[in-house]
Amino acid sequence: MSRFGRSGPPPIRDTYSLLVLNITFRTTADDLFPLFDRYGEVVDIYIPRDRRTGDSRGFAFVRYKFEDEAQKAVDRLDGRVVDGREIMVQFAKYGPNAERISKGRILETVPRSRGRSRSRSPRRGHRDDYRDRDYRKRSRSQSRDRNERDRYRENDYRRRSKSRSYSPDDYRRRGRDSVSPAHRSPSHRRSRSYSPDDYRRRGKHSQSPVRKSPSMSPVRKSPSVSPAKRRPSVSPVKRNPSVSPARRSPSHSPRRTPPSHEASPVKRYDESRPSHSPST
DNA sequence: GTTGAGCGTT
Repeated sequence: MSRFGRSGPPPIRDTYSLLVLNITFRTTADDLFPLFDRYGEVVDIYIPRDRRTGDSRGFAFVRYKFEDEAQKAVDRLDGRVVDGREIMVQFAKYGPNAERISKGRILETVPRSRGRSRSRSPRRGHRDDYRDRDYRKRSRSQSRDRNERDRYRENDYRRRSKSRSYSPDDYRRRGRDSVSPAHRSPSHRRSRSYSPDDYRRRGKHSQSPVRKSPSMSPVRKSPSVSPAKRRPSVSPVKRNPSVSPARRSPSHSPRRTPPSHEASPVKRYDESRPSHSPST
């Protein structure tokens, strides 16, 4: 639901949707708006979210009012590093230009370059490689399997339910008063859709939320342990063959498949006698 | 606190 005033979402047939991919999961429409608005008139920004977690799926839809502006945004913002991630901006297959869009590119826009439209952008060459593959056929997320979410369900998951407890006006009040971009909480996600008007009414002076989370600095990593401190996996006193690993964890070894003749200490037997007699 | 291909709405 696009809270575009009270008129609802703008007609897609009159807007040009851009698909923004590879954005961070924490990137919101507020971060994308000042980026896309500078290249044209952004009508609406929509970021699909997970219906369970409510988090961004990693891509967004930016609608422009004009095609040339959208095209310019694609050429300018495509490949741009946002929040540390290189985003991919391309025309969405959904919309008025869907019939002219092929893998995010307009076919009729380059009639003279139609024969060589393949290599018009040198900076997006390596990406087209894996995109032409069948990666798109597989599931969106392999890590988050549908079976796993059954155990999570909405039981002890994030209290996303209370997201609907607050009124949009209530968020808006404290949104421009004491809200901080660093305090981004799931509950602060006001709506699934975004309207540029909301961004303007909150004041564009807040367009400097460069520092979202101080602890999210990529250079915050520091070695806490030394490799020299690592001790051997087993103690020297436990190396006794009498204490087999099977004793410690009888059922911990999934691939425990004794052939029934290999468990014997035949090793010393091999050392006891020469592997092969050089003498006649 | 996490993940990373992919086309959208209470």
